[in-house]
Amino acid sequence: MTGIHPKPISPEEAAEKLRAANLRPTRQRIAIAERLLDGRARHVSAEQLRDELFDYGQPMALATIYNCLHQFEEAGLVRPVHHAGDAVLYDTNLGDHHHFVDVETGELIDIDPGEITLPELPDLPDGFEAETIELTVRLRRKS
Amino acid sequence: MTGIHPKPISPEEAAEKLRAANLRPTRQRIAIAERLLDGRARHVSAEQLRDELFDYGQPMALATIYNCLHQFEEAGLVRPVHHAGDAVLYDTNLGDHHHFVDVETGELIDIDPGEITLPELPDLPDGFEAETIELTVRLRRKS
DNA sequence: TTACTACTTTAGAATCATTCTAATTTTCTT
DNA sequence: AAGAAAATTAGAATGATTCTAAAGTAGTAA
Repeated sequence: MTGIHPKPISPEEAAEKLRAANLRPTRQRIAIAERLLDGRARHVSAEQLRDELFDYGQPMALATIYNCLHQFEEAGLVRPVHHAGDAVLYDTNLGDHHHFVDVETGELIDIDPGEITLPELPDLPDGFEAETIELTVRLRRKS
Repeated sequence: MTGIHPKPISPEEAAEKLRAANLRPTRQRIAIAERLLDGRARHVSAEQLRDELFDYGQPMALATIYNCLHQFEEAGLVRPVHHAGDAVLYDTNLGDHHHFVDVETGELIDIDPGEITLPELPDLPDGFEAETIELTVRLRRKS
């Protein structure tokens, strides 16, 4: 059972998740949590999230969104992916998985974990520990 | 023989390589080629290269460096790596290989190709073809 | 509640990598 | 040597992200 569990989330649930992560359930963080922590696997940039929140009737400063995304990241609620276009995308799928990247658009597509077997970790340089392993397959639309 | 072949390169050789790649051997491109196409495996950012060229007595505009790096990239002389810090690094090692990234500094370290076996390509989404596969192991210095 | 303190949010300025623009210079071809 | 096409350049522009410092809000203790 490594799949995705779509499940809408209420403001109360969102607040609960935030408290569990030691984050004060502010209005802004709740709104973000409602959208990002509902179990759907998504990849959003700060700006995309801002637009989404705006449409949802919860406009907030971009700086706040960056702040929250960083806090969510530190709390392990969300994971940054740096491999796409210019903007960092935040991945709500915390399970072991990897990405296709459309080099044209920067869009990410999850690689089904069953589709790929990760190689063994190579010997690390002395004094380092591995934090994450990311496999990225860059794709180009066939002409 | 997949290793690295350090071999200093003269301006004439650099010009030759440029012509072979269908790039006019201008003073600036020659200076860059001398430094990047000598067979050493390196990872440089545009700014690092600018400083290096400056120190070498060949100062040039940052815009020129970006232009040249893009042309070198299109000509397949150099390969961009987007996984590190903020800046794109240009990799002079064109062979199949992967990277450790020091998450603190953004520095890249090549993973010895013998150290790792790439998994099979997963099934690609329809209408796409794979351009590159990158495996990145993010490292953190042990405390 | 009330008052307090610490934490948050915010607008806007600042930063940093990169790209663009338009003018000048250089290279290649005749 | 002359002209056309390509390259270089300074500096402005862009876009993502971070910073700043002021104003608002949440948790807490009385």
